[in-house]
Amino acid sequence: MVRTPSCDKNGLKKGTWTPEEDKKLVDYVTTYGCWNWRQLPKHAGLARCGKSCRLRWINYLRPNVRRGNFSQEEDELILDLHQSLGNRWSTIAKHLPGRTDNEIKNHWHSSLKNRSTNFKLKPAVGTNLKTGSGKEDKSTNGEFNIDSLLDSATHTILESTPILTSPLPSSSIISSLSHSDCSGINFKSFVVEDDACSTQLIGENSCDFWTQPFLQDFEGSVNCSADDFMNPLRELGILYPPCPIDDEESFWFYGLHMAQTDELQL
DNA sequence: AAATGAGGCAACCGCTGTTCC
DNA sequence: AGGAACAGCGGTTGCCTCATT
Repeated sequence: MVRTPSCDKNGLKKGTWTPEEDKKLVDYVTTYGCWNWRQLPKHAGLARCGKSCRLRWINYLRPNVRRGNFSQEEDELILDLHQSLGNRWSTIAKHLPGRTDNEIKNHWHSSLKNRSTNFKLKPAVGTNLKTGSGKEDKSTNGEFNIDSLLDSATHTILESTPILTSPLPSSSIISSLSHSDCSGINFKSFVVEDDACSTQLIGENSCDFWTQPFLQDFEGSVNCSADDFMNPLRELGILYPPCPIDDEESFWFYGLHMAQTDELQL
């Protein structure tokens, strides 16, 4: 589980992340975003490679990461998706909100692989994922229809829990942030805009699913303020990092990134 | 109580895809 | 067009925990 800390030939630290390192990374990403993973550790005061920071953020520190045991529903969905997609863990992960590809991959190898040999796709499940009925969802030629399954699978998870999402950031922002691994957090909104976290119930907009598990942490209150997110972090002493920009080149890239973010929000 | 082996999982490695110049 | 830089992905490793002997 935990690797012995060591340094590589460039003096960059490897192995287990310490709480201090976690705090630095969370500090930085929540405030400035991940505008460049390679530059990030330098500005965040971390002796890590960008890759390591990215992985740590995605798999562990990102606010919407769901931890804990996999439900039966999730297991069946993973088995379903793996049967059709193979080892495309990131694609599978997209249909399990809050779960990371790494976590699913580990879970597969540790728990599900043995089950998969006996797993028969539709007959084993016994019900149509989307409708919950016993009807089989067949394509016209009787073969498996991946689009149908993905659609159904997404509905299965999304319909199983009340879904909260934020009107801000927009789907385009989410898309942009997801693409750069800032999934689930609009750092500017959380830092600057008090009403950025107000939520609403939505239907089937899977574009927003990265935000859902995170916001579900606030379930019970349909509306939440940025403080709902900020206060726990403040208690940990997070969110007040020093200004990261100390050289002209990085300042330019950072400025460009922020300008692009502004453009997306307009 | 100590030794051992299996399972679980965080993290690393290296390859591939994408974007930019 | 092609090379460099970067991000993303999947395979693999290595250490810890816990059950078993």
